[in-house]
Amino acid sequence: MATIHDVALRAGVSPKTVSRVMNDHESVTAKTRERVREAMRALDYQPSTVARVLRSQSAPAVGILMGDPSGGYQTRIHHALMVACLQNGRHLSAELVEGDMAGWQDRIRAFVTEGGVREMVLLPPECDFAPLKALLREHGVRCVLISPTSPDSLSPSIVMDDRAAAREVVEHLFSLGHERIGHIAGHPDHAASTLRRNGFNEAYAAAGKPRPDPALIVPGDFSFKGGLAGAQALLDMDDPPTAIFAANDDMAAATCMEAQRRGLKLPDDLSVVGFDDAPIAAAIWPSLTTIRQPFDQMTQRAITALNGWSANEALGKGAATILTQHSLVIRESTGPVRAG
Amino acid sequence: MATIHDVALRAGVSPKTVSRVMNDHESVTAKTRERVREAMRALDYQPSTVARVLRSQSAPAVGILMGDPSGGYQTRIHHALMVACLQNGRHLSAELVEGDMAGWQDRIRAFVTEGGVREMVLLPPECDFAPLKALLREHGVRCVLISPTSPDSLSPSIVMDDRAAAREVVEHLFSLGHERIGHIAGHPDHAASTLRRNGFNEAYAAAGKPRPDPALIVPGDFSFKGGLAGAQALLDMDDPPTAIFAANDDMAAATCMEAQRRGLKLPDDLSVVGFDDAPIAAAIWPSLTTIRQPFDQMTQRAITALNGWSANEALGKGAATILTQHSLVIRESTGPVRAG
DNA sequence: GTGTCCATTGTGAGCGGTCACATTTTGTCC
DNA sequence: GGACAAAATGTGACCGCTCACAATGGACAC
Repeated sequence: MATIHDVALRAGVSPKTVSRVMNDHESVTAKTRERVREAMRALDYQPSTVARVLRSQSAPAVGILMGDPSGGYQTRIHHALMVACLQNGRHLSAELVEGDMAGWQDRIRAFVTEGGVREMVLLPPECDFAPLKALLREHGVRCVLISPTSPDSLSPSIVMDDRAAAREVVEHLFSLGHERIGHIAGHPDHAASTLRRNGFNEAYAAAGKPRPDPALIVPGDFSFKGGLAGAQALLDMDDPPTAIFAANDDMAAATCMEAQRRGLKLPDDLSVVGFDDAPIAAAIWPSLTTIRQPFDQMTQRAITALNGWSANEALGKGAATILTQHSLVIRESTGPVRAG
Repeated sequence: MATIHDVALRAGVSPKTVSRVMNDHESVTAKTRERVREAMRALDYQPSTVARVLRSQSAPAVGILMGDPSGGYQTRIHHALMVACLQNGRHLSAELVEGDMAGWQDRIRAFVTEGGVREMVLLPPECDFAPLKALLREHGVRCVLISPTSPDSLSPSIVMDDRAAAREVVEHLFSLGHERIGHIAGHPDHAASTLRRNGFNEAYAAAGKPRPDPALIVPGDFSFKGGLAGAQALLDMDDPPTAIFAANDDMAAATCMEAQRRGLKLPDDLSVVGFDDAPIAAAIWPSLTTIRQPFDQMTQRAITALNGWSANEALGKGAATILTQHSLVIRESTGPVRAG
């Protein structure tokens, strides 16, 4: 493995100049720069991240905290973040945080100081955990929040417009002729649940229709089981809805299952819409119409925010809220309302 | 942050002695050792991994390569591995490997040299990719293989007994009175598919029953859609099976869905068994009887193998095959065969 | 006492970079 | 051509730790 010295020797300059070239320092002659570049190429030189971290006390890594991945959400963000890091020449460093958070402070401290992590991406629910954010700030770690319940005045947030997305879902159903639309709400602790329900209601108002029957909104908890219960409640009604909008894909899948169990044909007898575009949405039959959370874009924006942090700081409080663009993915689970 | 010098100063010894204490070197007086330990405690000393890596050119991290996580398998191993690393005072370093593997050699090389990774855990399908293993060996990286198609003569493998597990599934169904059992096979490219099908057949032989009707074994591909097709084929038969054993949980879930769509009551009219104990197995209704892959144990063993590598080397070729213990998880999707 | 030996401890260098600062070059103007 | 500032480059130290080797001490035999 070639070191900076080898490169310097070959280019006939000092190591420091090589360092300057690597870090895009301004004051290097174009000629020298090219000579150094050439030497790097010739020696297939790869600067040692470790040495750099040791000296400069900061790594080019983006940290992320992970818990149990069974929900799927974290995993997808994690994957998207790895891709984003890769594209930005960064490295992703993950630390486990779950269950009994006993001694979590020490764990985080070690993660940050040992790994030299100076920047982190925080996911729900950690992105709303004030003590954690305070600890990180204390250690000079810059954070970007993904879908926090409420924006933070010190860290930029990457969010999607859950309310608008829910409205789009309902408008899509309206366009198919559905009037009685059921909604299985999300877990009451999640801010997104409220936003999605509000969007559901707003769509009626925006279309100049009367407020939907409150009985058509049933509670849920984002789980398959919760979705099953919600679907049962809705389909047991005397005047059941012709379409059901579940606050996430797991519950929507459960709804499909329950409907098929009752002998309903999808989407003829019932249209179902989910939210998230989780793997299950494309896997099951009928595949789910759903809202695609733009994970790629979210993580890309997160890295961009981190990259341009200094600019952000100059820009103001650094508390920007970055909105990402979701999209309605229409698949097989929605169709025109049955005539009659 | 306290450094080794601070500790040395406080303990009244040289930094080297502190280093010796940290690395459990033999030749340090008990008294000195205790004094150093005390100083470490007093200063809340955390040795710098970065410095250690730089100097000793090897990190205490275990590497893993990750691709698209949508299958769920990687994610679960990843999580289990993080837990295992945590318990063993190690750190997990993940690198993305997927899609167009153009330039994968450089990526891997960088991962290994930059990160100082000297040990890796290889998952399917990478664990069977010879060029990758050769490259890693070339760089002195020690590997542990998880569920490889065929064992490697140079790296220990952690496997589970797919065949025995499949046998247990069938025996469980036998014990419930099922005689006509369908099997939806896995993706033909996966070794596990064959093993599970063989186990399925073996169970009949072991029970002294005639070889099962070949028509009862239908092809699959581990996907939900493939499971749907397989279930349809089986349930469309003139003399349909009373139980279906799918080679993984996704296909089992699809089978449940298809059966319920046809108005069958589970498990009264049809018993269904999956394989893997994926999150979906516990999520759906009825929850799936399935084989639990012992991920915790597998990853724990992997780390143990890595920890005791030198011992292994002395022991022979280092090509141990470590068998882990699966278990049959009986849930709601299986029940006694319907009388008559 | 003093020479030998071994166990325990210390010394200085260096891993591969970057930092603050010193030094050299270069260009500009009179 | 010489004075001068500004730009370009080089110098050594140092980040925190571990390495090879040297040095210290005490126990023991003579």
